[in-house]
Amino acid sequence: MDMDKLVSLCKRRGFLFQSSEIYGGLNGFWDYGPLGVELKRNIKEAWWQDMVRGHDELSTPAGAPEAYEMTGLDCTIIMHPQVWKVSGHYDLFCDMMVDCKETKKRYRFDQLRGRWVVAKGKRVFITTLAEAEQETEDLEKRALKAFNLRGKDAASLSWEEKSMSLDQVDDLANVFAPEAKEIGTLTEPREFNLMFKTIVGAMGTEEDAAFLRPETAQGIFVNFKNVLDSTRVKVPFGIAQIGKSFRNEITPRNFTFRSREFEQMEIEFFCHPNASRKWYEYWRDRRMKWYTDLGLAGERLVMREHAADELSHYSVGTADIEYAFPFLPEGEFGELEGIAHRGDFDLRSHMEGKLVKNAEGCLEVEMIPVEGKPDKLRPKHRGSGRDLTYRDEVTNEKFVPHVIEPSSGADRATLAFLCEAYHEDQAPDENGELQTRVVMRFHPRIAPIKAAVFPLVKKDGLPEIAQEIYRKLKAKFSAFYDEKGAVGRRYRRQDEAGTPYCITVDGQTLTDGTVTIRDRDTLEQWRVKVADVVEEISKRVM
RNA sequence: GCGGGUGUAGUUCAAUGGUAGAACGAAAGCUUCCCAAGCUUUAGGCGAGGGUUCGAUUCCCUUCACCCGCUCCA
Repeated sequence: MDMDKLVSLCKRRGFLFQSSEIYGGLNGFWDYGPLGVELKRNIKEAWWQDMVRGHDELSTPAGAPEAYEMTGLDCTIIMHPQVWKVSGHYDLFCDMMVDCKETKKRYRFDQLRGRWVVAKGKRVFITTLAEAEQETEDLEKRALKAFNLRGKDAASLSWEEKSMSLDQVDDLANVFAPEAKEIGTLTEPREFNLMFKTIVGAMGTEEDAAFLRPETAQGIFVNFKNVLDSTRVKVPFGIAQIGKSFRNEITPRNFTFRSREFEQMEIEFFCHPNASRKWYEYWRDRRMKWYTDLGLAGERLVMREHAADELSHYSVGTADIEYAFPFLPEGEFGELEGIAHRGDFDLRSHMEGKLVKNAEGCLEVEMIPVEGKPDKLRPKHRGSGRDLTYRDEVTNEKFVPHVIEPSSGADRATLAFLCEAYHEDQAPDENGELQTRVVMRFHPRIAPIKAAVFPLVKKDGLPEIAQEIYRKLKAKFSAFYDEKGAVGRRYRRQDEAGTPYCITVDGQTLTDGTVTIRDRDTLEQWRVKVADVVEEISKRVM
């Protein structure tokens, strides 16, 4: 499928527009038009219905270890800044970076390591990307390169002290970048704000800085105790939330795939540590099935389990549900949803403070020296100090629940459904000649318009009958009325909008009270009584 | 962020240093008993800013956006 065709159809028919288009657009921001908002809303509502509202907590779903409860939440986009410091986003999202003017590479200012060396009367800071074991070897190799020396001249290199990170170096003009051929090619360190910063309070100063959330998940964790105290839910249970998140993507690209303002559909599922692996597997399979049930059924949808070395530091398992978007190279997939086993990382963080992995591979609170007293340590980012442990009222066991996080992108799902739906096929025109037809084959549940109603011709009282049917349909779901032009043209317009059914009032309606229903995909038509139309359509689109 | 490319009507595309055209689409009307091209009429455009010039959509600069590659990706 040609992505350009889909993009222009989205614009032409009102699925997606560029944000602020009349001012030239804004990179990484997209608006949903009249059809797009219906599509996206249907996707979000299907998710909420299937995950939360329609969930049966009295019986054990297929594949689940036991019955469980589901509940919802809607929290603010701006939260206490400490939330992001403790979660790790603050440190990770506010990096200082340096660029190499020669190689166009970019490096984390605090992660690039190197060592001062003197040779030929010049003092240069040699940097390396090598792992710790190869660091000494690579530094020597790079130093020889910097001074244009041969291997046998290694003895003329006079190394200082030991290696250090680049952020302890004041003079970048004498730094030899990792892959450069010349000295002093690095720019001054620049801050990259991957979180959107804002000010709370009219007199806002830097102390009033706050952030737009980069994920909805943290709002669930910080409300964990509130939900427990207010709802009588018992572990295992899940809290679901749909909402906007914001990330200052370095390179927004590929239509809405990587947007700076986007919407997430997230579940944080809390369970006993002993059962967490089974729950992880349940949610992984359950979420995959959700997409296939809604029509992402082809080979373009895949589940990919992360390899051990790919996992976040706190995770014991992560799977991505990925889609082969047409704008990606052949064989590549883009992430729609990540299902992560997060252990007790999040709840523990909000109790104790920002966690990091220690030498033994265990999570512990990150400590830094107290200012003025270098031998005294304090937590880098302090937690809430609240007790977020859970007590099982039957066994009386106290534990920090483990978390399974199915985190889905609503805009990415919408884009995948759009890509999957786009089809061109051949349909006969009135002369019986085959013409190319563009049809959006949405699953009826997510189709923006469920049914369109036409009088075959605009006379003989047909419009009046059609309008009456239209009103009855509209009372239950989105429907569309059209009496203009040739009926074939009206069918084709609905095909492009992805409307699954078209109802046509014709001459026969006047004599036997039946109308035709036309199927978008098969073009087949059958007759039903006017009185049965609403039920006939309802059972097919719900 | 870097390099290359592209910006003309809702869409797809022309042309031009001197009044910007087409097709499809849209709207109104006629026609029409089932799958877009039967007729009539109408509306609508040079991404933005600056410069050169008597005059710029065209040449130059800046900027914004999109596409491709690199970079990045919680």
